[in-house]
Amino acid sequence: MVESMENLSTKEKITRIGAEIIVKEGLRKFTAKNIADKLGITDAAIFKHFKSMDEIIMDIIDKYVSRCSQSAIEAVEKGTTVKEKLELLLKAHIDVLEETRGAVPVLCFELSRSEDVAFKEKLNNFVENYKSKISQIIREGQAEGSIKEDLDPEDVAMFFIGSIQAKVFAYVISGKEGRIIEHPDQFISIIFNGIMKQ
Amino acid sequence: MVESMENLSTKEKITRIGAEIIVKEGLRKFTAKNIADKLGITDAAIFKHFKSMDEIIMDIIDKYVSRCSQSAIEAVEKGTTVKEKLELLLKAHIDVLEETRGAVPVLCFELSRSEDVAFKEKLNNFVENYKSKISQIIREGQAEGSIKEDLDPEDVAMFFIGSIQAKVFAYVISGKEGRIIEHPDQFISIIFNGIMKQ
DNA sequence: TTGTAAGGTTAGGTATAACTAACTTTTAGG
DNA sequence: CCTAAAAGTTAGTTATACCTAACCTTACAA
Repeated sequence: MVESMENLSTKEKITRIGAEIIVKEGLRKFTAKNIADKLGITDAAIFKHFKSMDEIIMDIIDKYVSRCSQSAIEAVEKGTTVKEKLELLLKAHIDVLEETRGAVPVLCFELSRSEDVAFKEKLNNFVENYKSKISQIIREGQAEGSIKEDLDPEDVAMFFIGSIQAKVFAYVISGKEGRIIEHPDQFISIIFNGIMKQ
Repeated sequence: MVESMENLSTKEKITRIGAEIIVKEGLRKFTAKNIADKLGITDAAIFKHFKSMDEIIMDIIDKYVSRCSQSAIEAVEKGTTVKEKLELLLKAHIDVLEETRGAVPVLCFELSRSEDVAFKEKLNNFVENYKSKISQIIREGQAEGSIKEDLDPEDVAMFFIGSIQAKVFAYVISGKEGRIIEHPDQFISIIFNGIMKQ
């Protein structure tokens, strides 16, 4: 199911197979038995590694969020122009997205309406934090005149996040293997053309 | 929960409340008991109107798909320029989207990986059909020189669908009430700027 | 060698969802 | 007003998910 997993701990295998299931089969198939079957153990053994199924999901999200936030900080530091900052940020995000097989955007969508406060808070914090980082760069771009002034920075930020979400959606429904965003440069270019001046 | 439902049949109420639950609470809360509770009846009564829970979902999808496809045909007939055709098509899609509270894009996402062949087929047919309609207009635009030639029409079509998906995503995670796409004209304009020449 | 901890196992408890059967109530048409 | 169908009820059955308890097995450190 997931390539080169032999040398991983069972705990790590559980999170990876779990993420793969969420993307390929949906949350409703994210069950202890399904994971256990793919691992060749019993469902009860899962609970030797995690207290609950929710803890597995938390683990998957935490890894993504921390890596994504870290890359965003680095992009803002390294980029010299507004365009470059946004490019670096998007590219880093795409890298993390590919590595985690798109599991977190799927979870974002499917768990955002969960009554579970812990999930909601974690995901909302991530989206808000990420949104504020992007809209700050957008405002900078509007001040220097490279980005259209009539656009609402928050809307543009959501357009960025939404566009990545849309790519994951397209990937998920295509059922294809391989990369989620096949042509990152073309993707970034379409997004930019929508918001940059002339 | 849903405004002005008093004069509707129980069957219609079930599909409307069902759609509302899918969007606001997620598929995992789409249960006979949840719907029944909100309607003030028992779960067993649901099965007087529908053979199964899946049949309710089918009903929701069917209505959306047929109305969306119909509007697409009308948009192509009525629009004189390529830009106008795309505008009419998007506006009609947005109208249907608002009326159905965004349930179908959510279902598209959550059911696309279902092992259920009937769902998969219905949703894939819709996406493929819609995609081919849009990419045909895009090709027309590229021929007349109004749309960038270097863009792949199918990619652009998926960008359209994905952007609507993204708006539903933003709506869903915001937890807000009201319209899914608050500024349709600004939304359509961002999309167009990304693909039109200069 | 022996005891302990990690990581398995089987069996089962509890909750909940889908759906059904048998019954009652409501409603609308003749 | 009567009756039959529609639409509700209660009280299940069945299946499945999460999780626990009690029990094995093996590795390895004292």
